[in-house]
Amino acid sequence: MSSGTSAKVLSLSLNSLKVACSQCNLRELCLPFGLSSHEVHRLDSLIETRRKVKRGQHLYHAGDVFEAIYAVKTGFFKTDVLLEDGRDQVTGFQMAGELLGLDGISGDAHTCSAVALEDSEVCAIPFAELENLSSDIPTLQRHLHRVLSREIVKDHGVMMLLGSMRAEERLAAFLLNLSQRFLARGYSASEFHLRMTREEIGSYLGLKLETVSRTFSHFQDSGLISVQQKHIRIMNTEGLHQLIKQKNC
Amino acid sequence: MSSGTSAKVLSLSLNSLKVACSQCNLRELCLPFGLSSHEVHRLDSLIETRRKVKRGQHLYHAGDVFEAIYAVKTGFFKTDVLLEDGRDQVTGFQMAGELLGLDGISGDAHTCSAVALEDSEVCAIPFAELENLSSDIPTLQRHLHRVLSREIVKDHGVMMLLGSMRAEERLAAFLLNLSQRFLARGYSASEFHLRMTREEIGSYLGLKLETVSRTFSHFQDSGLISVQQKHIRIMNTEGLHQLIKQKNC
DNA sequence: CGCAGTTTTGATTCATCTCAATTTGTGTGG
DNA sequence: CCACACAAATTGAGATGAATCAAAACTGCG
Repeated sequence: MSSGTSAKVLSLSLNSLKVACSQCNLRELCLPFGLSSHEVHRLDSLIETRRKVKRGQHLYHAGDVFEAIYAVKTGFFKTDVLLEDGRDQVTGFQMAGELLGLDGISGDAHTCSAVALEDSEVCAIPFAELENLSSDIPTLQRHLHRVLSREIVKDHGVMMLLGSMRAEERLAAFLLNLSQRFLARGYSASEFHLRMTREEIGSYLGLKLETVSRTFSHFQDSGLISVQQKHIRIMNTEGLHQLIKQKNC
Repeated sequence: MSSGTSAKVLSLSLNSLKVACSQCNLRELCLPFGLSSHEVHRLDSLIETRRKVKRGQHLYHAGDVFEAIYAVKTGFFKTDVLLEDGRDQVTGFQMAGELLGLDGISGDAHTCSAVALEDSEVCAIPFAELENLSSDIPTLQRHLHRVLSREIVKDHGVMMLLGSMRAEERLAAFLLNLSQRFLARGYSASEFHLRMTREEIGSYLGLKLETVSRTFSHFQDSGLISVQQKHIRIMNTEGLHQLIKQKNC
């Protein structure tokens, strides 16, 4: 009995070093979604490294050799692309259970940079091995394709937002999107902490930081939200929704 | 000899009805890229239908059940998403050798609509069967992943454009992009016919049609291009490039 | 406690949108 | 084959939302 227990402790501690999708509370959000327990264990064996990334540090830079995609285990990231002339733009924010680096698959290098906005941990998933495994496990293959496609759909949503919405609509859509993602992770949908600066929000939404700040103040005056620096409380979700839905004049 | 010839004629005519990637002059641009001739023949067997789509007709609508992706064989398409409030936005233009419908993989339905901007032909590729085949053919699997990822990278480019470029820069980038894609297909890079209206260009670029028209006129006055309705001639490619590269003041 | 980075707020400017009129092109039917 | 009607494109004048420039207030970190 006691030897059994110590063996279990040992195996648990090894697992926690090695990472284990099968033990991960994000498995319903992340790559293992829909896999049988046997299949998840095969996925486990792929993932050799869990990597800690301190706030402000890069997980990878644009131009780095692409070898793996990353699943956010804890923390919060942004990805951004850099133009030749120095302009850069945030292309997305990633939280627990979301994947990073999918853009790198198309070539041999990452096309954007990933930066941790708070101390974070990721699981590195070597992509060549993931491809091999997904040939064997149809469910995994199917899921990988869905994940890639979902990224495309998400980007279309952002294009929509950037191309045809006004500042207020963009910010409302942004807040509602964050809210939903927090909810899906078991956090409050109505009260949360922004990990990014006004400038990063603006970059993502195609607005200047002053416009973001002004729009927040405006929302607060209208009683839609309450803002205190990075702390956001949504007071009227429906109101935010209506802001977006209402016909552009 | 004569019976051999007639057999060949028969097989060719069947192939042209059935479509054949192995015979297609787009195979270097399209899905068969990188496959051995044996593998291309296996891909052939997947593709049962070639479908003609008249100008103005839909290939599929947002909400249609997703069963296949489509490769453009000839012609020109646009894809667009529709918002609840009636606003819609063009998410892309597709020409020969490019794939349509990748956004549908994420769910069971297409998330955007595809419309032919001129009389066109597509090859329908049943996606479930493509997945099966790609489990068997690593090169095909790899290529499919690259295609999906390339779509993500392309969308990031559009997000960049919508989020941080001015009207002139957007239109210059658009023209240079079209120019390159025509060149890759053996057409002139400097002279081509726009298949889409100013309104569709504007929708794609997040601009109003009047702004597109004005910017075209402006480019013409600067000697960068010559415009006559839908006919475009690029006079100064480098000038267009510099327009984009120059720092946003 | 002080300093640097972040955020807020105000005044002004500018790019793009909006509204409107005109021209040009295209397709259809007599 | 031409004329008519409709769609698309051009151009102008004025309105407006967001950017820019600038200054002050707040926050959190060392």
